[in-house]
Amino acid sequence: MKIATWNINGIRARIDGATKWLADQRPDIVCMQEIKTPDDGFPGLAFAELGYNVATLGQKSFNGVAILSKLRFDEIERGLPGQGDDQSRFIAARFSVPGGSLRVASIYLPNGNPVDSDKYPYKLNWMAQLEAWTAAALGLEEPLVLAGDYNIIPEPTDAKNPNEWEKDALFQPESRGGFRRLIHLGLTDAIRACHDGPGQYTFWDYQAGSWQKNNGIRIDHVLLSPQAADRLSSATIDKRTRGWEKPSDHVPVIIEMEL
DNA sequence: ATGGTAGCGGTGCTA
Repeated sequence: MKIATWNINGIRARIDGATKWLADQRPDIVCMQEIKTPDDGFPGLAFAELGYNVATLGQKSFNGVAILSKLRFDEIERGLPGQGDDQSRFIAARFSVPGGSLRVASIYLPNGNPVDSDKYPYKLNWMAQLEAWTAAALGLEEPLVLAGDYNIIPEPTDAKNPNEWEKDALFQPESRGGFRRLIHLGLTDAIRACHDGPGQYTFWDYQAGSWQKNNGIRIDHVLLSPQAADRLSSATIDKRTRGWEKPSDHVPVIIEMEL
């Protein structure tokens, strides 16, 4: 079972790269973020031709999340409980797998910048709601995969130049503390588990030659329940896509599980 | 210290 997450930064601008990548990697399930379109603008046909079922929680211009799956959707949950529906940032699905259920959530956690605006408390509140949802989901004691753009740099080793991020919402103590609270519920950070060390970046800004200088950060994460972590066989960051024509500023993170 | 790029949508916001 191959599960991926990719902040696509506008699916309509990225459809060629996205279909090329899917045909190459053939993941079973893909979590997407920042599709930046309402549901009816999502290019479902292009993905259906590649054998994928599609569930979206879209939004005009901003945000928007989706799950693509070769497996049939048994259940779809749109929106994070306790949040309004003005920002589309959470969609979760349940699938039938041998021996029971698999749950997968596609998460687009708020950016939170600037820190002195109301966007920052919105981010922290959103994280608290995600923590509550996750605690309840973990109670089911099933394989659970929380994948997406968390907009959090967990540790200094997750940035090429951590000092550049000191005043940024992505690296504030409260943001990082919220991420640790999530982990301490019993989740495993798949990339950390498979590649402990610096340089595992998933995002390079479009500006100031960040990609050319490898000035990246790790903010796209795949977190696993114990039942999912026990089956984890690999976790990889597919950096190749950042060098493609018209790239997203994020690259895919892919895990493989023995399911 | 500033400005550097990209998507959406048709201007300025978000990142």
